[in-house]
Amino acid sequence: MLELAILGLLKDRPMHGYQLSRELGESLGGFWRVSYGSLYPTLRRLARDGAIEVVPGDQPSAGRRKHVYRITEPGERLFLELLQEAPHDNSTEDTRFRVRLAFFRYLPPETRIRLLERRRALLEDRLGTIDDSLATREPVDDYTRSLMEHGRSATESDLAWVDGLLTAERSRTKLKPERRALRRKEHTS
Amino acid sequence: MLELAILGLLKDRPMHGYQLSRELGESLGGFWRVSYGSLYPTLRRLARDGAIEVVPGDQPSAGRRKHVYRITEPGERLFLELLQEAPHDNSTEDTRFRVRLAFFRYLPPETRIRLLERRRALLEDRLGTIDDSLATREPVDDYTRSLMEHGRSATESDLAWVDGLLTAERSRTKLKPERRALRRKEHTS
DNA sequence: GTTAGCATGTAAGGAGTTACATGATTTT
DNA sequence: AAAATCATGTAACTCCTTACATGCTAAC
Repeated sequence: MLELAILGLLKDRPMHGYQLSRELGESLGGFWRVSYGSLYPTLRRLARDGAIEVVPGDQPSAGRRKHVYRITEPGERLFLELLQEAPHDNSTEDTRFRVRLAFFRYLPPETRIRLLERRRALLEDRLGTIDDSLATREPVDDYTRSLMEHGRSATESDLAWVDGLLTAERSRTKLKPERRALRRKEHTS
Repeated sequence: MLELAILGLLKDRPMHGYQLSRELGESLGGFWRVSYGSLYPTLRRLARDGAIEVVPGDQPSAGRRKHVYRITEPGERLFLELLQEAPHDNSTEDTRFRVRLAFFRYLPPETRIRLLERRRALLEDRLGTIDDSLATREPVDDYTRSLMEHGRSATESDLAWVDGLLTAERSRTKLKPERRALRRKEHTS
């Protein structure tokens, strides 16, 4: 997941590790914060494997040891692979989906729809599990019940959100498949 | 986190591994599902350390190798320690809080309030991070913006929920501290 | 010139995962 | 008697964390 996030951010512009760490925290809205103990080793590994490289001639002063990285061609391919990767464990999938969505602009519409539908199925499944629990196991205590009910409404809200994204995506691809570059930007400020 | 969940479930009644796995999935409403590859080794470790023990004489047929575990006295103490443990990483803290809340009934009201307030602070902090991101970084794409806005409203909903739990907790402790056992049950069905 | 923040890194370890392997019991 | 599900377990691995350590640069 970290590799995906690094490559995605570097696709936008070259950065060094410390910058990446801050961007990660901001762009995900505080839902995921990486430690330097995993960030720097991952950067080195990506550089060793040729997915990223140090931008040459970026040293303003002599003794400064700041490594500005940029993504390479093989890195771009790796990025697209990671972005479409099938879901792993259920526990980190929520964060994983957020990271993916943050880079949705780099995917073709069909792939976006496929990923959104996969997410939708997961949420539907979760909703079913919650409803089963609420229906069958009657003598739960107040805290567990509150937990389930809140989990249910949160999941429903997620589902409605994903449905909105799906609808927007489908109307865009169906109506104007030939002039997708012209899609409007709604924010004016 | 898995140790906490196992001990908490066994506090209710003795169970074997397979049952624990199912209860875990249900009681958390599909938000967390453990693999057997982590469940069984953890059970053995807890048994080795004396926090749980195999219930004697639970073998219905001869060759059945089903291990029913129950919690021990040291296990009860470990459970309470784990339940109050300070938060670790930000990434798993959401699930962690859900697990804690599922066992809130075993905590005294003051501790419950302390944990709820800690959770509240985390959510407030997250909300601030999101608002900062929305305010400063203007040229975000539509997906990232939608991600942030949905994240914001989800966090606000979480916050309102926690506030509700806090209010209920406080009114219960303040008004009737001497007859807490009599608190009403609101569900009729 | 010292404090605060920027910037990079390593070592050890935690907490889970997947993939595999096995056998008992129940259902069809 | 075959298939599904119950039930337990191991080995190798992934991905991330904490704690520590270092040095540069800007601000007061």
